[in-house]
Parts: sequence; structure tokens; C-alpha cells
Amino acid sequence: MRKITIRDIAREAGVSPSTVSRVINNSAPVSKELKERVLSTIKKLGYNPNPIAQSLRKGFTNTIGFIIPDITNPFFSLIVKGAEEYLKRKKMFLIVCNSNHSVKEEERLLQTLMERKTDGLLFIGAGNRNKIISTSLDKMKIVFVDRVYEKCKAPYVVSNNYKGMKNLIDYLVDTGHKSFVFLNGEKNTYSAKERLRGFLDALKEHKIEEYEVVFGQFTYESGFALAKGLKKIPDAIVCGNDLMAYGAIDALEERGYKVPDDVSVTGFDDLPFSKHYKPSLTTVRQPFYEMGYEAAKILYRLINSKPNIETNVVLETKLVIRETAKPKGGRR
Amino acid sequence: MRKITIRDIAREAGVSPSTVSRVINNSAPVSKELKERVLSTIKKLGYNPNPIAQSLRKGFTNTIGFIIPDITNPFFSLIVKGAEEYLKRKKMFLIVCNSNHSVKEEERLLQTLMERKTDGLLFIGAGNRNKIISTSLDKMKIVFVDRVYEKCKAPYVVSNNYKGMKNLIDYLVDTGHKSFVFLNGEKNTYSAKERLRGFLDALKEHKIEEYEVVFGQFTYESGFALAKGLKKIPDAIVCGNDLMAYGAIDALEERGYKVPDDVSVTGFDDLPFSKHYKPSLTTVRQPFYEMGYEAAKILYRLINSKPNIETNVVLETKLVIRETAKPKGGRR
DNA sequence: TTGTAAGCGTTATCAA
DNA sequence: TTGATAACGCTTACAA
Repeated sequence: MRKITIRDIAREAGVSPSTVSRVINNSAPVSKELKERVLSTIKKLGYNPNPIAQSLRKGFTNTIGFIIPDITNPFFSLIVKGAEEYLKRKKMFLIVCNSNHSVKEEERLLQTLMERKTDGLLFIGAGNRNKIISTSLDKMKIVFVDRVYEKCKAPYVVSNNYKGMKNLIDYLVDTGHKSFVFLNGEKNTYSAKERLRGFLDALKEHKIEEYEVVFGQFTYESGFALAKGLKKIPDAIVCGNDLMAYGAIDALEERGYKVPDDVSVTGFDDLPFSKHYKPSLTTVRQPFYEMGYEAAKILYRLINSKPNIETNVVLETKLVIRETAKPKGGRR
Repeated sequence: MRKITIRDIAREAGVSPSTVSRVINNSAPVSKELKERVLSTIKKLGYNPNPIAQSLRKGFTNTIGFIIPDITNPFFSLIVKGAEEYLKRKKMFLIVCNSNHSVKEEERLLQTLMERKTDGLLFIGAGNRNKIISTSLDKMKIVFVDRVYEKCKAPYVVSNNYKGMKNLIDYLVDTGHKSFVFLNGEKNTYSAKERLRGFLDALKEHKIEEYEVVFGQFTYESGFALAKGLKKIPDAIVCGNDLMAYGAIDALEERGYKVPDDVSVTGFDDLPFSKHYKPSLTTVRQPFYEMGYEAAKILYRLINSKPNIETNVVLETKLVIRETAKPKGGRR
């Protein structure tokens, strides 16, 4: 019960291995007669080409890697789903790798994917201190998703964090909020920086000077801890993402504050769950699925050197008004 | 800037390629002197063996696949994390694949992983109608996780769904619940069947005959829809998993029922979020992380034909009592 | 202990 | 249009 090879097919069909290869790959004209004979013996013997041998010879693998910081965060896995959808159609194989928020692990994965001659990479970085990512760019096509490395010129797909945050703050100011705290995520992260920029610009425009910015991580636990430690409770607590908002709300309620009556809390992402959270979360929707889909598309076109319409994509976000932010009246 | 091969190292170090190979793999004795020379030139030229060539020659890939039904469900991704942890230590590469609840997609992935000579597979099936999984067992080591295929004799790691559910029902009966509805997940799924068995056995023991069982899917949406359609509201609504419970609670509240005052609702899994849900969820904790870790361990030992302590593992669950179930008094 | 050479299963080049 | 042959980069008999 040995594995069937191209030679078996050749022998059985009475042709040379090269002819079989040509039929499989449509890489050169083969007479109709031989083609049919080859095709039918392939079917008869149930032959499948060995992808490893193909890769060794061809130098590519029909494989895309996707490195994400946290497989358990729905935000990332929903992006993956979008990429998956596109690549499935293109018959590419997607390998999902979890760096677990560790730059070191991320470097290890990057290394492995390069050695294995992955054709391209979709990349959501764990921070901005990855040392080998720049050198990787020469060896592999990479598209950055959600988080951009300012240091390296490379295609990216992100959402408009700046504008998303700005619109949110505009809304909060319009509804009477006068003092703010921003519980932000990882300081070095692109998205955290962009959101901060939006936050600060908006406040400046509205001439609001009563605010504070704190950095933590994009997790429930971090949101909880930061909100626990807050000295002064402002009108609105703006969180780096939805998970942090969940954490902050729980912490505030433990401290005896009612959300949104005593303090408004907002998120960023609009995870599917945020609609069902109690109280339901006022937040900014990011187009996860589309982000993954677009990034995969760009990467695919890059790999196959098709002209790309646009390799730097900024997708728009949408303000989602729900219950955790409530108009503040004559307070203070 | 060509890629460095084993031949380059051999030439530079003044030895044969086989010697270099021997040094890399420790596959045969090499004199101390040559060994050092080889090692230092490897370092000097920054050489890494080509894993594809190695795989072609050796017939294995140091790669494990993990097929899961839904990458966005934390339950599955937490299991993956456990497996990841173990395999990282063993220097194995883990490929996560998402079947998206589709048996067809699952078959496609299985096929691909086999062709690519993945050394082993961790498998959480999307249903029980996969046609090629049995034949795959000859070609690849497979460990079933969370869901067993009764049809095929293969190692598995599951949690004790039966006992977990039975204990839950015992608790509900003890706290005065007298009528039940079970909103279960996919009918053909191992875990759904086991939980149902526990449910029915417990009720029988307590001589309770007022109950109903409905099947849906293990998703929020399904829980919501099933609860919406319920004719009679019982004392307790037992859900197939936590996500379904979230959906059911929302549906019930939309219908004007208070949880747990009017009706108790329970989940199964104890997702990290269930503690923070409002009201916090009474549920059954499954040891996700451990499930993944144990499964990876068994698979690894199987691949390297080390004696396995035990290849069929049933991990215990734990009843987690929180707010969504409330003692029912003299009702009805 | 070391080197030579064959082979893993393909595909690309060249000649016919 | 087809076939023989070399090569992709490595490991492993086998010979020395």
C-alpha cells in the first residue's frame, strides 16, 4: 500500500513523468489523447501530487500564514475569518498562528514561517519591537493588519482609529460630558496611538482640558484594574477596546458607581457580544471581517504580482450608540 | 543573495555535506574538531536547514494540525492554547484550521493536512458525518478532543459531560426546580448526546417527568431563537453551553421574564466571560486548557511511539454556582 | 570517523 | 508534442 507517485501514473498510462506533470499543471501543450489517458489513470489510481516535493521544486507552497496576538480575542479571530473566506476561494491554505501577545514568540513564528517558505504573511503584531520583521520583508510578502509598523514601508489594512475615536468624543461632548479618562491599551501599539491622537485632537477642538490618559493592555483584566485604581471619576471613561470597557464597568460597579447614571463608559471594536452586554455597550464598530478579507486580497495579488488597486487601505468605523453612555446634564 | 544550503557549509568548512548533516541531526558520531568547524561556519553564514527538503527526505514535518469548528468561540480557542503550550516546548509547529461548523470544509482541511504529511492531528469535529476521517486514521495519528466519534476507535480527550450535567440537574432539583427545558446543541454531536444522557438520567432518578428537550446549535443565536419559541416556561432552562444560555436569557428578558426570579437558566463550559455576565452564569466548568494540553501530550507520545499512560482521557467538570439559577420555593 | 552517491517526488530544461 | 535528465536541498546506505 505504498503511496502513489507521478512515476506510477506515468508507467500505467504509458507516458513519461514529464507528460503527467504537464497535464497536472497545464504547463505545456499535451495531445488530447495522452491527456485523457493520463487524467483517467490519475483518477483510477487516486493519485495526488505530493505538495512537499512540489514546494521543494517550485519554491512556493500555496500557503499563507496569519500571526495574531491572541486567538481567544474574538476581534482577531473575526479578522481571521474574513481572510479565510477569501483565501479558500483562491485555493490557498491558511495557517493561523498565535503569538500570545509575546514579541519573542512572534519572532519565532515568523522565523518558522519563512523557513517553511510560506508564500505570504498576514500580520497583527504584538508590539512594535519586533527585530526581524523588517528583514522578513525582503523574503516574504507581508500585509500588516489592524496595526501598522511605522518603521517599515509595507502594505497595510487598518480601520480609521483616529476618526472613529474623534467621532466618539464629539458625540460624548455633544451629550454633555465635560471630563474624561482614557483607559488605553498597549502604549506602543499603532491602534492605541491612533486612538489617543483622535482623543486628544477632539478634546482640543472642544477646548476641554479636564482629562487623563492611562495605558494598560487590551484585556478585560487590564480595564478592570485601571478602573479600580482611578482616583477621580470623570463624566466619561473612554476605553481602548470593548474588553477593557467590560472590565472597567465591572470595576466601577464594584466601587458603587452606576453605569451610565454616574459615569458613562465606552468601548472600541463592537464585538458581537457588546450588543448583548448589560448595559449594552456604546462603542465604535470596526469592520473586522472586511479587514481580513481585504488584507488577504491585497496579499494574494501581491504574491501573484497582479497590479494592486491600492495596497494601503483605511476602512471606516461607525459610532454605535447604546446604553453605557448617557447624556450628562448640569452635573458639576 | 542566494539561500545558503548544506553544500555551502560543507564547502566552507572543508567537509562533506553528510558530515554537516550528521552534526545538525546528531545522527552519527563526528570528531570534535570537525564538529566545531561545522558549527562555527553554520553560525558564520547564518545557515538554517530547509525544512521542506528535510520533510521530503525524512517523511515527516514536525507539524501538528488542529481542526476546530469555530475559531471565534473562546471555548475552542482556549483548548487550542493548551495544546499550543505543550507543543511549543516540544518544538512542534501547530497549525490551527477552522472548519466553520462545516463537515465539508473539515474534510477538505483533513485532506490537505494529510497530503502535506502533517505528523498528527488534534480534531474537534463539526458533526458526525465526516466520511474520510476513518480512512485518515490509517495515515495519520489523530486524537479526538471534546467530541468523540463513536464509529472509530481512536484516542480521545473529553470532559465528563455526562456527570457534569447530572450534577447540575441534581443541584437544580435540590434547590426546588420541578420542571425543565433542555435547549441542546447539535443533535449529532458527542457532547450534546452525553449531556442529554446526564440530563435524562438525573431526571429519572428524581422521578421528574415534566421536561422537554429541544435541539439547535451551540451558538448565541440558536439559544435566543429556541428560547423565543418556547411555549411553556419551566422552572429551569438548561442550555447546551454558555453561549446558548446568553442567548436564552436575552430572549427571556425580551419576553418579560426575569432571570433568575421567574426562571432559572444554566450554561455549560464556564467561559471566562460567564463570571462577568449579568446576571453571572450558573454553569459547569470544563477544563479547556487541560483538554488541549493533555490531547497534545497524548498525540506527541503516539507519534514518537512512546508508551502512553492512557490514551482515553475523561476529565472532570465542576459545578459553578452563580446567579442565574435561584432556589425555587412553593411555586406551582 | 568521513565521504560518495543515491534517492525523496516533483518540475524545468533541453533535445528530439 | 514528447521524453530523458538534471536539479530543488536534504539524509542515509554504503564504502573507505
